[in-house]
Amino acid sequence: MAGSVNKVILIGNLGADPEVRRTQDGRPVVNLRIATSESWRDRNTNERRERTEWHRVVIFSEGLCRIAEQYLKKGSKVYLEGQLQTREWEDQSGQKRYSTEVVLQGFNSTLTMLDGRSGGGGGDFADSGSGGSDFGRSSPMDRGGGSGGNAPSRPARNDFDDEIPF
Amino acid sequence: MAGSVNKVILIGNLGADPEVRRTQDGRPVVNLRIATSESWRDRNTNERRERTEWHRVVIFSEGLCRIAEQYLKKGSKVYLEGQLQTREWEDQSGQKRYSTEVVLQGFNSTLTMLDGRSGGGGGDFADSGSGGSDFGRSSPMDRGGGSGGNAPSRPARNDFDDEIPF
Amino acid sequence: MAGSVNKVILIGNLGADPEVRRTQDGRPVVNLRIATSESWRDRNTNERRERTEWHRVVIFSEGLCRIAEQYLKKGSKVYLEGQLQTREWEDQSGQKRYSTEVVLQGFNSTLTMLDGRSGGGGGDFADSGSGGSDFGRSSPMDRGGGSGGNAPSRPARNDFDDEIPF
Amino acid sequence: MAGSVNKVILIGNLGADPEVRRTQDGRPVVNLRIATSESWRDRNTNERRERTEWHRVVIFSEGLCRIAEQYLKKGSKVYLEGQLQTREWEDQSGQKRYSTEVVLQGFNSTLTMLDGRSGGGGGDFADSGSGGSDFGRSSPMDRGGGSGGNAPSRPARNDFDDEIPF
DNA sequence: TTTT
DNA sequence: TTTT
Repeated sequence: MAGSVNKVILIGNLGADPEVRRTQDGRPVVNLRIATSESWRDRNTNERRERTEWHRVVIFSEGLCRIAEQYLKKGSKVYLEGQLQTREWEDQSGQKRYSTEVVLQGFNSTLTMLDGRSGGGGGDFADSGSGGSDFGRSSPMDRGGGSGGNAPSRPARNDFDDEIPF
Repeated sequence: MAGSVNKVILIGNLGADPEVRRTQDGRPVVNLRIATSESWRDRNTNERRERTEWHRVVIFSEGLCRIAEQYLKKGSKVYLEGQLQTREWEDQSGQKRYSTEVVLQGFNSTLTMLDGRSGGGGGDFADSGSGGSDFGRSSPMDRGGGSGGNAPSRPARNDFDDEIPF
Repeated sequence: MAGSVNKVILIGNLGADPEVRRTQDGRPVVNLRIATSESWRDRNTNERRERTEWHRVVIFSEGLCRIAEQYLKKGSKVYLEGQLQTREWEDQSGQKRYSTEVVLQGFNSTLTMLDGRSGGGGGDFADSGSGGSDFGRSSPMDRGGGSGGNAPSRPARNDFDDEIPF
Repeated sequence: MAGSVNKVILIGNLGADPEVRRTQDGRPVVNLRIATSESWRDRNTNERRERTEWHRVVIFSEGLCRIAEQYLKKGSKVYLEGQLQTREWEDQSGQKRYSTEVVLQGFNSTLTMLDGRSGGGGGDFADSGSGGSDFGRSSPMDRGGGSGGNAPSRPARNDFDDEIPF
């Protein structure tokens, strides 16, 4: 369908350490459980109330899997963008069941750590996809030259800085 | 949890006319089925492939219910913002089941028609919430004076146009 | 124009304490300077590079102004949703100049603190708009009954939990 | 800065045909002028009011440039995701000026046509980046195998359909 | 300068 | 079940 958008944006905390699996051909898949929560004051009772929502997140993007494995753990706060997908599966009794997940895969998926607990390298993953193996994060300066590795020097955006804006 | 975000953005088409119900105390609830779809060319076979995803959307916001009822029908294209919620329910055999829905309720929910097929009044719903009954759409100039109906004239943003920006 | 969307989502840090002003009729206006930053490894030189972008944020929503005043300071990390607006103004020599700002005003604007440095009450502002004076944050359970203060008890979403999903 | 997000989402109409230029080394750059508009009823006068906002959009992503060139024209309605960038330039009198633009470049940028007036091939651009030259749109099934052209057959997401969800 |  |  022309002109479709399917986007989920979450900021929340991991309810457990990331769960890492591998496909038969060796690619990683990471599952996360993320909690988002809202609180408000009830208009009638004036009590404070809170509601927590749990989300199933599945990461197929290799670069983002790497981030998840290396930096995230139970309690980590993350920002992510993915898309909604509902999967059909069969329970033990052979009945059809459905599971809706937030899938991070391909372009337009993002995963960013929002707290500093990684200990590790910093928490800025802008080049996590270096080596060209992942679209989830590429150089912000990349303009799609795409020659893939041995690209000639490419002038940055500032090329245009000497022009009067259109 | 401080600092949570739970947001879904969809652009898609209604697979059926909106389904309108009422709560016991008379408030409207509208259910939508929305299809989003992606297509791409398979890298190996070079065939064109397509994947359609179906979303359950539930509208509690009164103003947005009104829009849905009045303007949307099977095939309509919409833009919406809501949040993910997973509901527990019991099937006939008493087993627990889960249904994940995109809920439009309260602030930060939006519903906008993107095609002109409404026949109706236009498709611009910016004041659909007028009368103050809905937060999903209020005046874009509203700055929260909130005196609710008989507000004194409020100067627009241009108040500040005579100042040098900070 | 039917079907327009104008939305900005930022996660970044304040470059300075919030700047609070008042309009002639006493409403607050808060200006923020927010930095977002990306880093990546240059494909040619293999050096780490970083680019910081500075954003002008203007808050008209009263509830969100209150949050900014009470909890934010230089260095705070925030999540916000607003919209782009370009303002015309005149410099000292009478020339027209333009300033593009991210405006938080009315429905569909949000401001959430992402770090705990507030010392203060927590950083969850879901009811900051309580008293009904702000649309930026209302009860997540609000369905627009809108009777504004003395609302009768309203059943929560769970009304529908006993139904089989549509 | 770890954990930054800089995202703009617009749905609006082109005020003029796309303006196409080329960099010195031959890469395309497309400029768009996009109008977004809100309308609402004034609470005091009860008059209908409208405010239009004009946005400067600059596309560096090659695949998205191609889409803009081929399918968009004055009046076209588009959905886009990009990021805010403010550029410094000098006017004729040598004074510093600033221009804030919505930049579509690299990962996490999107451009989708929302009306059917293209006449052309359809308006679904999911594979516009095929050939691997653009990150703006890649296969939704892409999981970053990234072998770039002669990839072996890669099992789709359904690999996991035979598993009970985690 | 778009659109409704 | 939509749309292109």
